[in-house]
Amino acid sequence: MDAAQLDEHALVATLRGAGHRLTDARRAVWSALASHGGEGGHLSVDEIVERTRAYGGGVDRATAYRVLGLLEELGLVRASQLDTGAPVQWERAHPDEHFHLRCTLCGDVEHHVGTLVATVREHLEAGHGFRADTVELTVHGRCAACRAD
Amino acid sequence: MDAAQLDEHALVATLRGAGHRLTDARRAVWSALASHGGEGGHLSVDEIVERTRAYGGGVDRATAYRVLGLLEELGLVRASQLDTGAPVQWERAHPDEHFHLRCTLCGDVEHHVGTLVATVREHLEAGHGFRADTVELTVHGRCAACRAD
DNA sequence: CTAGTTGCAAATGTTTTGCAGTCTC
DNA sequence: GAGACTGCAAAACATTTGCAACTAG
Repeated sequence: MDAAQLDEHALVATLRGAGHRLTDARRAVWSALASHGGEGGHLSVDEIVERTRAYGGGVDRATAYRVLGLLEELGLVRASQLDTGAPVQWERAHPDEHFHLRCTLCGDVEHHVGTLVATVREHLEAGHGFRADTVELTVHGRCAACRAD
Repeated sequence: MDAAQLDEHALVATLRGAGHRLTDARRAVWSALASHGGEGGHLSVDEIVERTRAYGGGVDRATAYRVLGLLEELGLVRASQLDTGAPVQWERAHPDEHFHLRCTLCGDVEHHVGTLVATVREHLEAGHGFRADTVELTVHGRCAACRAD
């Protein structure tokens, strides 16, 4: 079983488990979001539609929105507003909590995996009575490469 | 000198310092964002326009966008996308770093002032070579009041 | 077969832009 | 008075929705 099949297995299992169907459009959107073979795993809806065309029969933009909404509900993908005003960016959900480092010069978005998000969550739970569901943390600044300039 | 005058002084000084003019529209937008006398200091552009009407000659929506863009550049105000898809919310810039706790049930947005944001900044600077300019942290969850239900 | 899905097109809502008139400095 | 600003109207975008045709189970 290769990576593509493993990928699809997660998709099928989750969809079926929630009583949804497996369709070409859903497969295509899910493939488009594969991190390997791509630039970085952060794609706008338009970029996702673009990629589905490469895989044969492309997916309509409206459908892409609907599919992404569903996959988000199922916890398979995650949306981030990396920049105010810019279209939302999508990525596959990741079991490791992470946040985004966005370089304002080169535009590169890096994933930073660490305990910080968990720390925030615990801090709020313990000291503030706030039950954190999702933690959205984006840091805008200059990456190591761009600082050198 | 009362609070309103102090408010306006900061506006005038910053505008002039950067070679910009003081106009009714800018004064009106700035007043609308005053935290005292308001619900919480998070206003959408439409709410800001709404408030300027109360102060006499209202400001046009397009102008409000332009003014807010300028004041953001000057560091006087700050934009937050509290909810994906919802209009951007504006508030006066705050010298104390803080982040937002948004309750998904009652919609309330709380400001949380603390050292967490500074911690993130230092962590990245020291260990990662990333120079953090702005840290955007929004936590979605349930506030203490709504948890009780 | 039947209900869940899709594509297309049109609607919605936010933010931006062009331009002529206005007002600050 | 000159150029920065504003209001108005129209444009540009992202996202959502209505509906008839399609298809997975």
